Amino acid sequence: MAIQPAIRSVAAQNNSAVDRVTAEIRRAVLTGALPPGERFSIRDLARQLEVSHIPIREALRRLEAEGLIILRQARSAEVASLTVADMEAIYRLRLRLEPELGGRSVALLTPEHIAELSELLERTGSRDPEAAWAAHRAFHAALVAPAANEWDNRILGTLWIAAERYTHLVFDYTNITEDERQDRHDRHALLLATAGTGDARLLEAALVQHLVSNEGKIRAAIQALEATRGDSTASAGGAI
Amino acid sequence: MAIQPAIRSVAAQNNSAVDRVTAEIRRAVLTGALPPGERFSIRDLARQLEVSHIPIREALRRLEAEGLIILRQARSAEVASLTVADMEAIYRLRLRLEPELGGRSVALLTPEHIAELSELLERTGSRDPEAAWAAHRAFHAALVAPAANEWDNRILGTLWIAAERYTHLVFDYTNITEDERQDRHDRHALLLATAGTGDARLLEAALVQHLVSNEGKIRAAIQALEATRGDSTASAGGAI
DNA sequence: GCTTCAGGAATTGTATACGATATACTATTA
DNA sequence: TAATAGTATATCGTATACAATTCCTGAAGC
Repeated sequence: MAIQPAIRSVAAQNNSAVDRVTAEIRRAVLTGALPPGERFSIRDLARQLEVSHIPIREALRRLEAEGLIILRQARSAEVASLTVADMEAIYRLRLRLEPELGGRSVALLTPEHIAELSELLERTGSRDPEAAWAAHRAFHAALVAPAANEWDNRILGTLWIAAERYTHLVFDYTNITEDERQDRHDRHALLLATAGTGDARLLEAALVQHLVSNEGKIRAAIQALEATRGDSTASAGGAI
Repeated sequence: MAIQPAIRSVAAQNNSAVDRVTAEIRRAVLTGALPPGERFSIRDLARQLEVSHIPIREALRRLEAEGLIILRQARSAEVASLTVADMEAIYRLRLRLEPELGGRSVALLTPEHIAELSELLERTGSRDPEAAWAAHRAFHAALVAPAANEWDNRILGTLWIAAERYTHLVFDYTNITEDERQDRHDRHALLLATAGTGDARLLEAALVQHLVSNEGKIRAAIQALEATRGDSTASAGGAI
């Protein structure tokens, strides 16, 4: 399983190797380049990313805290599996936090915020899948940013990353029809428009609907996946 | 600033050095042996804990993800400061998640759960401060455990740790009057009794009140601290 | 044919060593 | 006297090297 270094990584370069490889491995897990349940050698990964295994280990500790990687004593590192139960847990938490926070943000939104949201929305349609995903992440973050504090960002950030693994199952920017692209754009444009009304309750409701709808799509996709490959592999705790 | 190895660490021994030093450093931060805002040398810490700096760095990456430690490129590691804003953010999130989860747990509580909660409640009064704190943590965890999934535990666990730094400001098991000890016991006994009624709404309300009350006590304690030491040091972002 | 056990190969976990970077102090100049 | 530049020191970040544990393969026994 080779992880090809992303071109984007040049832009996202922080100074330290730990930061770079953290971003690199996280991206690999999100896109599925490192598939769910996969076990991999830390040394191999170090060779591929052209660093020693020390920064890799540090990066994996962070990703372990994010729930993406499982590390056990003297065993190969493991990519956390995807399960329906896991997905439901993540969305339940997002539903509990994100709409309420979005609602509180509405009153604090400045024209600058709206402008930024518009720009991010457009960049969501970028040719470069990586840029499109980044814009999508930033859009949701910007929607709650005015009311969000450091802890909100820490907790929701973790949930967004965890959720994105599942979103990748149902939405593939590299292989997408124009209708799908348009639908996705419209759904987010609706959130932006709702935010612009200044009605907190309205955005709350819109975010709830957005999340519930996404969760439903993901559940359907997972069940379809399980059906196509039979019950044999799915038996292990519902992992896909 | 010397961190004295806890006797307890023998009991909490996991195999790996990373696990051991993670627990050790976390304990030092929670108790204030490593004070808020303190900058410390990773190498010094390594010498004190009698390991190399490699497992220390990995442990710090985890604690960084928990919001306890701040790591910046080529700088000394730093203990995250305590601020009123930070505390409020943590309690807001707990209030958003914990009562609702507790409410859902009520219907799932078995007699075994109740028995465990009773035992933990008693152990909260242990002579050993470390054991008392562990029991307190376990009590709150057990109160929501029946309905909690892995992600709930991950998120709430982080918030509990973060909150405990503030709780230590207002409650010191090593230096406590009998009245304070009794009051604390009663307040948790009330939660247990409420859970026993089987009324979800009642426990929700009790948990809300518990958290709001604690937050108020902590806020008062912080303001008292700031008052005693004057405004000079408190000016830096409200850090204490 | 299936399970159990043993030995070797591979992988992980930690320590030591070295190079890179930020901070602090001192000397110099305006 | 205050500000600034330069140097010196301390600390971090990464690579290499070695010990401990796990995993896999193969053979023997039931």
